[in-house]
Amino acid sequence: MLNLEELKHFIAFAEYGTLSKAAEQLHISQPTLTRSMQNIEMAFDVPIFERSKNRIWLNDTGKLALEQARRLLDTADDSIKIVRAYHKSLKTIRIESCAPAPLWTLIPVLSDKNPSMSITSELVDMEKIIKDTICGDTELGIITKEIKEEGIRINKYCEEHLSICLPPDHPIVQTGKKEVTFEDINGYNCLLRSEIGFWAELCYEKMPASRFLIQKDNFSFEELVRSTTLPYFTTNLVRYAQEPMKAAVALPIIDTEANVTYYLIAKQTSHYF
Amino acid sequence: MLNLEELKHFIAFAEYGTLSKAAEQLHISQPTLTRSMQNIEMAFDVPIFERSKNRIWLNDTGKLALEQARRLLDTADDSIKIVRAYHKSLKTIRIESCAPAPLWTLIPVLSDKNPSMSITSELVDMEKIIKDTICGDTELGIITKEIKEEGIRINKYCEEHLSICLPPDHPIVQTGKKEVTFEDINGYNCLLRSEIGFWAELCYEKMPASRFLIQKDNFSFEELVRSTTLPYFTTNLVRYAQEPMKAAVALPIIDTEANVTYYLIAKQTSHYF
DNA sequence: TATTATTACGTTAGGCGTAAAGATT
DNA sequence: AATCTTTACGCCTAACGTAATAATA
Repeated sequence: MLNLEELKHFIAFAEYGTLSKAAEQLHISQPTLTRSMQNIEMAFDVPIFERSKNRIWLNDTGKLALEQARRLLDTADDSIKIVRAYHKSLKTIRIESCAPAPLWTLIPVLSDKNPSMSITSELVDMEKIIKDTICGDTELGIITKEIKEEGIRINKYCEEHLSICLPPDHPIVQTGKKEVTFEDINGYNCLLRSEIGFWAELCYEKMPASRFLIQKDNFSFEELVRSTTLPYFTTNLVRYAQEPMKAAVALPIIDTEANVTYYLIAKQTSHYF
Repeated sequence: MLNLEELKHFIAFAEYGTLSKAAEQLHISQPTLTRSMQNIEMAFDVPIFERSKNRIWLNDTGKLALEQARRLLDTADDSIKIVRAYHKSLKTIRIESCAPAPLWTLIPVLSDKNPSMSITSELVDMEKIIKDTICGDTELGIITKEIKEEGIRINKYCEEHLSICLPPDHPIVQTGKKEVTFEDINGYNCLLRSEIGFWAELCYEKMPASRFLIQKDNFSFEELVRSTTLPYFTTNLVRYAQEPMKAAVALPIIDTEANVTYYLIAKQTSHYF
């Protein structure tokens, strides 16, 4: 019967050309390799080596055996990887959300309740979230509308309300308004964080006359927020690492699209909520 | 590192449900199986079993591991079969002939000259023989025409001359003819051996008015030859196990198609002739 | 002479089976 | 009580490394 360890020796021999070099590389003795080669030849039960008194090399059959050895070790590696990946997937709670804010509270709660599980999250559009939740490609979904679907449970999770932050001397603030619409602020260029899910699409759609300065990392964003007078967005769920420009005035945006309710969805059989 | 022997144990356990039963089937002790399962679990490095104090069973990951174990053992088996088959093919002289007679002398000579080789032969139509010889699917070919082909050597091997055997009181014999044409004998039903290569096609073509009583095995054929008065064919190369009906008269068939020369063909690099 | 494969040989680690323990049905 | 898994333990095989051998380039 073939032995995977010996097959590794076999491959090493084929790579390094002599038993001596292979033995050195494998940190084992030469006689051990001699025996491995003999055992492999016995397992295949056909001659795979040519030998002279102090030289050994592969014959044509041996070259084929080498291919097979490589294939076999590869599939062995694959097998282990597949099993480990599956195990990991069983130990992972996947979350797909249409916006980041709900994750800020959800992930800590989940990891607290399920200390043995690891958690992965991804920002995804709502159609895909629903589809993936139904087909089991994600354990949890977070969306902004109520749905009714066979085998899917749904729960209200939280609300998020968008505001725009403006410097005190901004024309809109000067008017004394306490709340605004997208229409009011359309045309003003704004700072915008990336990785904000559906909010980005919404801004593009509702403020076609504005340009947005996208900041990829949080740090740059917060730095800019403190050092410029550009408008930027915040919500009731946002907590900044450091307080933003104190003087800024946050005006709620009253469009319905700027005030969303998040819903958790999962398979009926799920026990994560 | 996975061990194929232990994977067999693993599969046996999965098949028989308990370590005890598997141990019994494998003719090893139960503790050995316990250890095998532990080693496999260590090799995969993820939990694949559920255990109670006196019960052990596969979890979901284990079921996947089982699939992988089966796959791995299958490919190991395959590998060995592939290597052995290749070795065997290196030790085999393949012959494709358009007729059986040349093989009767060729095979003994070849196996005498190449005692370590085994020989396989097959009756095949000439087009395929030529094609297979060129592409290396056969080591030797036997055909009835001279060909010129790059990289192919060709040698005259022997001749075969067809005769028809008739009972003494047969009308054709009564005419005193010493030789015949296919036309002369067309219409008479004849005994015909199967496995005679191109001869069969020739008979059908040249004697469309005759019907042929095909005999699959040699013994039946020779029995019939001795006990009936039906015409049958013979050639200069045919040697019957027992003498046929003594009184039968063999009349040579003079058509050119009934008198063939066999040629051996092989790759130029071949050393079999 | 240096390199290399193989054989010989002594030691040791590890694998197997028996026996025992612990637990379940 | 019977069945089953796991642990403990002792034996013994077999695998490994060292050293020696033999041959080649």
